[in-house]
Amino acid sequence: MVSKNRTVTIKDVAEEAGVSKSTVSQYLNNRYEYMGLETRERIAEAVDELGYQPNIVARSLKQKTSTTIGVIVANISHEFSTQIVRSIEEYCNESNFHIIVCNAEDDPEKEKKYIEMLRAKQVDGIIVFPTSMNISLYQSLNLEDYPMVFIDRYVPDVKTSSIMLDNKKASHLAVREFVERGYKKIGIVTNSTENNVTPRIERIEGFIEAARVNGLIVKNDFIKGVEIEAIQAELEKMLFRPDPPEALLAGNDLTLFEILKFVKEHKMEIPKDLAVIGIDDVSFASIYDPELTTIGQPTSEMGKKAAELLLKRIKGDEVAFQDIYRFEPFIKRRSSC
Amino acid sequence: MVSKNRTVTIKDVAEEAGVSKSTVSQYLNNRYEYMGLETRERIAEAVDELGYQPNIVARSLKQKTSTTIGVIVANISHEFSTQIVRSIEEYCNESNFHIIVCNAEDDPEKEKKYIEMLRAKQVDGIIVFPTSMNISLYQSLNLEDYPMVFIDRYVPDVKTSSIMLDNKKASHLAVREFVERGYKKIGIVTNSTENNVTPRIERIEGFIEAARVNGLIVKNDFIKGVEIEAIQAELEKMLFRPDPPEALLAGNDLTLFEILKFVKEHKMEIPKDLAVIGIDDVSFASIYDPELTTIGQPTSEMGKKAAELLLKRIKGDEVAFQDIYRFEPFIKRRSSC
DNA sequence: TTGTAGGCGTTATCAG
DNA sequence: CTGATAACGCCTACAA
Repeated sequence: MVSKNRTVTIKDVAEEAGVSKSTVSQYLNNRYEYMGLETRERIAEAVDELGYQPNIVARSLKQKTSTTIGVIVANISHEFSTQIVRSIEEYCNESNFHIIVCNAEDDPEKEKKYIEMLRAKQVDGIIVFPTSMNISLYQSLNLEDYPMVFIDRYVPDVKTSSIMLDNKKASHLAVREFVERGYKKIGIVTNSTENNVTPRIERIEGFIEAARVNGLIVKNDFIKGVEIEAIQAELEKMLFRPDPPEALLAGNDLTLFEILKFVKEHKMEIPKDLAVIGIDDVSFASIYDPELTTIGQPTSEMGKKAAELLLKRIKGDEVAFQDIYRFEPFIKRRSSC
Repeated sequence: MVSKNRTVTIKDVAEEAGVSKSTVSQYLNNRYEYMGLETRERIAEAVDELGYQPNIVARSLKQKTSTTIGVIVANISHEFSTQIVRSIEEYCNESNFHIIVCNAEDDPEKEKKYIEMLRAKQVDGIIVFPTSMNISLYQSLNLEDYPMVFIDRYVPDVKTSSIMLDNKKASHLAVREFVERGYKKIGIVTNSTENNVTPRIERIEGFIEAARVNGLIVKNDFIKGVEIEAIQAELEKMLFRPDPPEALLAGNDLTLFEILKFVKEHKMEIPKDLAVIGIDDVSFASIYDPELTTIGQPTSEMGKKAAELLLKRIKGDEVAFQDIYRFEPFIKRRSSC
């Protein structure tokens, strides 16, 4: 294989093989139905003689498809996000699609810029953890019938398939567990609910609902949705007041982390001084002391489903449109509650 | 802004503004030096009248550059990998580059396939956690002068800039810490060293060296490089023999995980029954009980450096070629040793 | 069964 | 200051 320095194109192959460009193109796209065996061989030879590699950019331009999708993650620092991305990548790889990953950092401006950039790069579709703030942008994408799937979060006024955890159920599972273990004074801590990020809201709603169903009254002070940076202070208020909660549900990995940090710093003991359940089955749950009871999300199924829906839509397979795909959370009973 | 369904091209803008395509192109590329103010305004109007978005694929084809780089991760399940990727993404974003992330799963075939695919997509360069098994492929890329940077691992016969941790130093730090705390019987556990993955080998070498320097004799049985799946069995052998090691260095996050699991299952106490230090400053180190002493890598600097080197090279800025860039590990003294 | 010609959307060159 | 015109590498009618 003589590697010429210049990029070798279809034209070179054609010349080398003594056929025309189109014949080579046919060959490359496996349309050898009407092709002479001999030509076929000559082309094959020329191809690896020259070390020819197709230029996908040129192909994309012509075919208006890039076999690439974009994934815009709201906040990559959640373990959940990387698990989802991994799962999407895995599925795409099987279909020979590539993914471009972008981290919007919960910033609608950044999200918008990324969406525009990805479209400019002609990606065939996008999977978004939506910030919920770019509603008209999402809508205009829909108008154009641009393939898009939401994941983790749901945007009310936008008709786009959304892959979601059954967040209320997640809270229900946790609350029921608390109740079964005899805890009556329970609370929940999540990230800020300000930008109405669906999971947080639904988890809180589910929590309140479940408490009611189980005959518990939850003090408002025991329900906190605040910035990560403010959690320590909130915990201090909540746990050091008279009659504090006995059990706390962490809305996600990051809040769980903050709770554990607090507990540790204040030399409290889990579950004696405070019972804890975390939503998201964090990696260290089973080796933590005590082992952490968690509510897990089926991340791999969720990512796969998102990718599957998107690719099908891209390929034009009619899939029944469904507003929301809810996935079942599962409880991992360990010893923190 | 009337959104036509058809994709709007430079040609449409030109017609709308009553100028030629080339003029529009000039405008779009900020070359208005010689452009009449009035034309400029007309074009600007036309652009958002039509909601024009440039087609980067077409531009790529013409300019032979895609403002995209590929990142091939050897194994995405190490926290380290995702941190590096995040850091690369961050740097690239500032330069308006995008990244395509691929997970080779330590499989040379997959790595090869990805490299070819990325090249076909005309990415401007790649950052690779090399499997070390595709030497001739790496070499041929070098021959073509294709921009590439290695990270985490080093491939002896390939002249490519590599971003590395000073792995020996990492082991030295750990061993010295053990020694200072009075441990004499120490061991190390890493993943399999079979495919001569540099960090693992260097960490073991550094460990042995450091032991010697500190006047310790390390039993061969206390040095293990095995598959993750086999670690539990090895630990059993190592720790339940007469005269077992008092302290263990975990070669990375995954092995640390295995050690902690073992310790937990066998109700051992850290550091009383076994002192532990882990290379990689795992996320839960500070909330674990006991807090975990770790040797951290400056992942964010490392990722940034890799991206910086690659982008500079892509942009044609001459950067002094350097074989290996070594980064300093740091110790986080906590309570597991 | 193979070849010719034209076009995908941009940019670059060079006149005008 | 602006506009033809020709590429970039590939694909696809349609013609031969």
